[in-house]
This record gives sequence, C-alpha cells and structure tokens, in this order.
Amino acid sequence: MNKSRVTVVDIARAAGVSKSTVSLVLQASPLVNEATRAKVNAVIRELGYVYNRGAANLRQSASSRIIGIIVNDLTNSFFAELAVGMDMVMQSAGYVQFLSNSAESVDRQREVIASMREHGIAGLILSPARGTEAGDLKPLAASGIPVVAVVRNVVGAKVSTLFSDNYAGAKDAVRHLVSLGHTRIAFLGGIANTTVFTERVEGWRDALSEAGLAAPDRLVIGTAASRAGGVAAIERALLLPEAPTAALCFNDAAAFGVCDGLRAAGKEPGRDFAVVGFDDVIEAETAVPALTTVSVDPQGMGRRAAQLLLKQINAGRVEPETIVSSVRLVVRQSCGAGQTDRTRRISA
Amino acid sequence: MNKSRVTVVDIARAAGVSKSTVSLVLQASPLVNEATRAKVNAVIRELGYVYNRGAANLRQSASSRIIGIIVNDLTNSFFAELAVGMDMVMQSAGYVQFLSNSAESVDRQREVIASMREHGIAGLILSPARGTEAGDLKPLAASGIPVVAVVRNVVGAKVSTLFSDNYAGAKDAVRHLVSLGHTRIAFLGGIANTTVFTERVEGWRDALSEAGLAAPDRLVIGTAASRAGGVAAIERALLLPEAPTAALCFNDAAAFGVCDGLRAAGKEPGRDFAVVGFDDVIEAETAVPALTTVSVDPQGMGRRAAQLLLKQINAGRVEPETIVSSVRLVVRQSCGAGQTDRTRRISA
DNA sequence: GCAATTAATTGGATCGTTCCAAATTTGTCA
DNA sequence: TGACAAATTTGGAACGATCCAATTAATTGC
Repeated sequence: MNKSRVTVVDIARAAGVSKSTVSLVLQASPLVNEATRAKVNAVIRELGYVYNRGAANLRQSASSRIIGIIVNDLTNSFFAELAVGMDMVMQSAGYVQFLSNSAESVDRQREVIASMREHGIAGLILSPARGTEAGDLKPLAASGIPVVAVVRNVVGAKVSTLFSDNYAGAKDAVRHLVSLGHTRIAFLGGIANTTVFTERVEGWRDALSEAGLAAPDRLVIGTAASRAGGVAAIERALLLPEAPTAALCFNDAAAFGVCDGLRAAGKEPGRDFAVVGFDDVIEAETAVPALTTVSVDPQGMGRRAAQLLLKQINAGRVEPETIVSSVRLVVRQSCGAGQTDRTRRISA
Repeated sequence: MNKSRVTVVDIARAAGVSKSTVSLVLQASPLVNEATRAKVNAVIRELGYVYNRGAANLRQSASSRIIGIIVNDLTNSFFAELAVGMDMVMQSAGYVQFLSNSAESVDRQREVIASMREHGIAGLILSPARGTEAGDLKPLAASGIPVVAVVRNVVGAKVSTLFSDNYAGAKDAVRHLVSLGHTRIAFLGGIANTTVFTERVEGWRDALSEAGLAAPDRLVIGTAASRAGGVAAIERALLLPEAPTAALCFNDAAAFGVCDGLRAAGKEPGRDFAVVGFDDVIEAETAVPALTTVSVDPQGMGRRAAQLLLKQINAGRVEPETIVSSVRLVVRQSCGAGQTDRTRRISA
C-alpha cells in the first residue's frame, strides 16, 4: 500500500537506531549487540523491507553476485542440461544468473554481452555461437571480468576453456565398432568447419587407420547437428556404392535421427546397423534401442564450468586455463553389442 | 589498464562538458547539440566507457529493464522451448532476463524469487514448481510487480495466467482415436493430482462417454511425465486383462516412452497400437513414427506470455487476466492414420 | 541594437546502500 | 572512583547515474 519503497532509513527510524546500524545488521556483522539486532530484524520483517542490491552494489567496490550465462541453443537438450548444471552450482554459491540464448547468432550474442556488462556481471560462461571471434570477448577481458568458454573454443581469445575430449571419445567409439567386426564405418551428421566436428572426425580417422582400415572422405557426411540432420545423413549413406554397416554420429540428436532414418528404410538400428552417438543426453538411456554413446555428462560439465568461473572470480586475476574433460564410451544396444536388463526382462 | 572504472564524470572532463550533458547524450536526448553529441560519443568510445545501469536505476523512479523467468524443469524440451520463446520477445523489447530453473523445488523457487526482488525485476514469468502456493507470490503482487503464470496455475493467486486448453485438446485427440475404430483407449503417463493432468483426463473421459464407451479408472495410468514414465505406463497397460489398443499420453516425452515400451514388447507403434502425445515438441515431427500429438506450440506460448507481461508492465496496474491458448491436433503416423511424404518417398 | 524567445548547457541535490573515522556507551581494574 | 580499553553506535561522505531549476549562448523579431 505504501507507494514508496521501504529503505534502511525507514527501518532505522522505526527501530530507533541509525541507518549505519541497520546496515550492519543487514550484513550480519558481529559488531552489533544481540538485542539491537533482534529489534532491527523485527522491524525489517514488520515493514516488509526489501534489500536493494543495486544500491549496495554501487557503493561496494567488490564485484556483484550476478554472473552471465550465454548458451548457443537452449532447445538442444545437451545445452539445456549444461545450463542446469551451471545453475545448480551458481545458485548454491549465492549467485544469480542472467541466462540467455544466443540462438547461434553472433549479433545477438554481442548485444547480450553488452547488456550484461552494463549490469555489472562478475563473470561469464559462454557456449559461443558459431563464428564468435576473439574480439567479441575482448572488452570483457579488458575490464578484468573472467570468462569461461565451454564446449566450443574461441580461437585467439585469452579465456579459460572447458571442453570434452572429442578426439579420444571418437577414437574409442570407432575402436569399439571395429572390435565388433565392422569395416565400413561412417561419420554422420554435424556441421563441418567447426572445431568440435574436426576433432571428432580426426578421432574417427585415426582409429580406422590404426585398424588398417580405409577412411575415405565420402564416409564423412556432414549435415545439421540435429535429429533431422541425422535422418538426412543416413539416407545419403545408404545410397553409397559400398554402404557402411556402422556409424559414429556427431551427437546424440543426430544419432536418434539416424535410427529414425534406418527404420524408415526398413532396417533396425542395433541389429542391421550399428549406431553410436556422442553426448549421452538423458534420452539416450531410455530410447529403444538404448543408445551406445560417448558420455560427456553435460550437467557435470556445466557444474565444472561454474566452479572454474567461481574460482577465477574469487582469485581476482587468474591465468586462463584450459580443461579437457575426459569422456567414456557407454555401451548400450544401438551398436549391436550387449543387452540391458530391461530388454531381457521384457523378452523373458 | 585503468584500475578504476570510467564514469560519466571522466567522460565529461575529457570532452570538456558537464556530466549532465554526458547524461543527456547517453539517453539520446534531442536537447543536445549535434556537434557536442558527436564529441561526447567519440570520447565514450575512446575511453571504453560502460554504462552503469545499477546506478541509473537507483535514481530513476521507473522500473528496471530486468524481468525474471523461472521454469520448473529446463531439461524438459517443452519448457526449454517455452523459455526460448520468452527470450525472443524480451530480448527485442530491450529487456534482459534472470532465467532460473526451480527443478520442481518450491524452496528453491522461493529463494530465486527473493533474490529477483532484491535485484528489482520489473516483472516475473513463472512456470510454477509443483506445490506452489498463492502465498509464495504474495509479496510480489503486494509490491505491484506483475506476474504471469504459465502452463500451470497457482490456485488463489491473483496473477495473470496463460495455459493451453488441455480439456479440448485431450477430447479432440480421443475423438480422433475413436474415429479410427478404437474402443479401448488408455490415458498414459503424467503425475496425478496436478491441474493439467486432471484437465486432460477429463477431456479423455468426456470424449469416451460421448462415444458411448466406458472410461474405467484402470485405463488411467499415472506415472512420471517423462520418457521413462511412458515406458512404465505402457508396460502396466499391456498387462491389463483387456489391454488397450490405443492411448492418449500425458505429454510427448511420455508418448516417446510408450513407443519405446511397445517396441520392447514386440509391437510397432502406429501399426499395432495407436499413440497420441501432447505438446508437439520439435522431435515429434522427425521421430519414427512421426508422433500424432496435440500441438500447443511452446515457443508461441512463451512469446505470448512475454507479451502479456510486457503489456502489464507498461500499463502500470492491470487486472489479472487468464488466457486459454487454443490447441490443435496434428495427425501424423503414430496413431495409425495417414502417412507423411517422407515415408512414402522412402518406401517407393 | 535590444528585448524576447529558443536552444544548450550546467551545478547541485538525490536515489539506497556501504564505509570510515569519530563519538558514545559499557566494562574492567587498580 | 577515575583511567583505560573494549564494545557499540553513529553521522557524513562516497558510489555513478538522473533530474530539476537555473544559467548561459544562440537566434529571432522589430
């Protein structure tokens, strides 16, 4: 009902103390007498006082408790999980987040970064939009705001980076397919000319040559990193003269698409064609067939990124570091090896 | 390199004008001379000045350009899309968002709301965690901050609400299944005792009785509203004495789970059992079989919610309004009717 | 050329908090 | 009890912007 907001001065007047004392109570200072503290707190509750962090921030030279998170595609469940992981850590560390979706637009990303700077973020976690340049992060770095890039890296930018071991993961996956007897193994889906794509293809190529198998370029079919992209990739793959019998897919979304495409072509994934994904999104486990995939634990990665950023914020000025998050192959059914408990139980 | 930040006073000094003039330039006031404006802008760029919105906000009586968004489960692609829709509108209206994930925890939600209040949000869009009470939103309403609840409603709270027509959607879906000749139609997945669940079951029940069919309670199998929940629900459904031949599922995630469960039991969704979902997430279109589902267009809903909130913010004080977003049944393959172009092309 | 307008500019005062140095109260001990 | 230390409390100056009333500069009309 009060048109104007309640301030420390109002509290002070009502409690019969000075505003300085109220301020001390607000920050739980040990300097203030217990009785006074109790009285002030009572008045605070009574008047429905709301702390004004903006005003406090203005005076405090220390950085704010706001951190920015920008993700390139929130509708992709990999990134959504990544964001959730960050959210968990930041929340419990007493930070709030500006979370934004750049939708792969560098312009949009630039705007969001500018807006976040104006709001005085203490740090930024960025899953960069495609085409992000070092210059886009320059102003942040210049004003000493720590930045952590996740999943993708920004070439030339002096920021901490956290990404998964794409090369090793792809290599492991292909080795496994080779051990199952496959000789024509494709790489399906994903957008070429991205660092992540290149690294995974590199792992695929090296695993093949290590096994003495050919790795012809026509077996690498880059499309969108989505379900639809997976469908398109497998359609093209099946038209090849010597069609592959197995595939490592760019990510899980593409892998699901590949399964869809196989079924549409009358082939059963897992039985007639081995499919391996990358990411290990939650659906990978419950899908039928359950997806064999390279697990990168997006939530865990989000948590680690958040921790890294917090460390940098607390340390003041820190040298950028690069963390390669290790991955592991989770063998389920879509590659044709192994069986889960659930399947056995149902078919029994 | 400068340890302390650049302020309007620094700009003023460097440009040889007063800080008031700089302020005028910052807000693009027509009062300032073109030559002066140009000079000031040049200095701003040169010194790398960053506008301090916190300080500005402190003085300005008007509300901030920050809005809060809290979503109950960001890992669910329905809600992720919802958030993206909001993000689009808010971004282009010049607002930034605090986006948080309550993960269905009312405590967490309360903390986040408190934190947002301290940061002076201009409004809040909330997809409430289960168990949210009117009291949780009371303080916001009391301080005149507009709130829009989406997807779920908060009983007793005087806030605007935007949800989809669950009853009509469910009814339409079941009518369609009836028209295909099904007589034993189950309702699978979803958590009972939620408004959304109740409304959808109501639509299911009424469509059945309208067709002169029985709607026994055992055909309603509530589980989690997830892929895993769908698997569990269909497993139980198939064990019933007179097993159903079709199902309306609580949402698309559950519907995918039902498809998985059917395959695991040796039945092909669409051919041996009709499956209909609810939501129309992006994957519904590309899945095999493509999912027949009640389309609620989550992004569109997010956009509408954002527009509603903006309207309320601009209007000052507004009466809470309730908008029921209409839905439409999208017939694809999982219900056994119709064929998409893609399937025909591949099988040809 | 001078008053009357209009266009541009400018010092404070202010927003709600924190910080600092100084003032006050309380407690201790000889 | 008085001196001294410790425990509390406090007024006023920041923080970085905006706003207002007031001032100064430029333009116009006659």
